[in-house]
Amino acid sequence: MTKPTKTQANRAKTEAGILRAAEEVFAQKGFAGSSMDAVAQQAGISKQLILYYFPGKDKLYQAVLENMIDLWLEKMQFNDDPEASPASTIRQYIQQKIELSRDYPNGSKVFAHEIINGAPVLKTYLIENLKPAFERDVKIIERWIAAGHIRPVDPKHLFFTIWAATQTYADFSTQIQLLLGKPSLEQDDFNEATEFLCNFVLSALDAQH
Amino acid sequence: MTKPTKTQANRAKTEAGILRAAEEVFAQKGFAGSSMDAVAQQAGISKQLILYYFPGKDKLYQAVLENMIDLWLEKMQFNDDPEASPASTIRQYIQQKIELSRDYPNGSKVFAHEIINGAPVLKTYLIENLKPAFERDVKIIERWIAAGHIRPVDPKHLFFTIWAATQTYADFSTQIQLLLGKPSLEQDDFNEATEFLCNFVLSALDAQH
DNA sequence: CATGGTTTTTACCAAATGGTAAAGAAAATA
DNA sequence: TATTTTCTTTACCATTTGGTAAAAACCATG
Repeated sequence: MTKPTKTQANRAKTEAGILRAAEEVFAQKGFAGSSMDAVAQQAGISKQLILYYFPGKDKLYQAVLENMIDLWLEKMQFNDDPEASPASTIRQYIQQKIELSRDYPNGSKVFAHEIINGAPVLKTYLIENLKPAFERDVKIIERWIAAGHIRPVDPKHLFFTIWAATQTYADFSTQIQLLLGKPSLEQDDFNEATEFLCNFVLSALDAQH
Repeated sequence: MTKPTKTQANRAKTEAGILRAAEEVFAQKGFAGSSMDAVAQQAGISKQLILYYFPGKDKLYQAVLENMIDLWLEKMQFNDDPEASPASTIRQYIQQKIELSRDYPNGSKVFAHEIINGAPVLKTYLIENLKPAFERDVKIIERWIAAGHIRPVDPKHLFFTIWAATQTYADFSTQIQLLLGKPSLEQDDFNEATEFLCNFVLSALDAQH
């Protein structure tokens, strides 16, 4: 090995800390509204150290996005099990999407900012990666409909609705907390959300069986 | 009258122009990410003129919020017609919410930014105005359920889902456009969305009749 | 411990930011 | 027309911003 292990580990830890801090800050204010100093303060280090690891605010932002985008887009796609029934496929899908909102709320908010902003960084990536998967999954649903397994609905809008409904527990958690009168969303709330959404969607599709 | 009409009218027009420009800019970048210069450029006037009409960035932002919040919160509540059936009440509700996304996408995005950011400005207002209305509407749905008019679901999460699903056509329009392969969302798209969502929700609630 | 590389801090800097002050233009009133 | 009030622009200014340069501290190895 050319480089000492201890140093490498430290480097990785610092980088991870910066990325976590950056995600937190970008989640709240978006790219334009976040300052390198704010990220530095959140990470407990100096701004210049961030620039040592990530040569520029753009690069830091891209690193944050890259750090989450694969996991993110993966969870926006059906699990590829042709044996599974529509009901269990959708149920698992919703469940995983809610888990994502629960476990990575900051990632969700960074993504939301990026999209609201017109996806200046992710646009190409979304066209090349999300769109084909989306079209594939739309076809799967169309096949279910053709086979009479679920009620006929517009598959595209079905996805838009499921995405919106699941991500709202991350992006709009403030509003939900306010209305539920809770200082934060707990496991119970996510369980309730999952149960509601699964039953709701499966009822709408008449796919419980 | 102490002030001349012509001047008043001009003043109102300038103010409205500033508010429209500010809404556009805040919609894209949020409060922290927007500069007074950007708003000025969007409005085609000088930054100092904005400061003449709105003495500070905070005040401008608050004015933008105040300009939309009443209409906004109104559309988040059921129309108060005790005669109407659950089906028609919900159908009208969804339709109006989609119309709001279509007609005021910038307002929707400003609202989204504010909530993602933790509702620093609107928090009190939401607690005092949205929350009571929310709880009232939750009770209405509970009554429908008790009367056997709709399937039993958690009314709170039902609202969260409907809000998310309708607002996504404003906030996440970029993503939807990308996936639909369209440069912008047209009337047809909103019609499709409305039809899908009405049928979807009413099917889930078994409330078509 | 001395050397060479890596990591972190300290000093800066030019541009952008929110905001003030004052001057100039336009309009209303006397 | 003269004067007062309202509107708009032009000059500035202190602070914050993203970023560079270089010095200092740290660390593994000869």
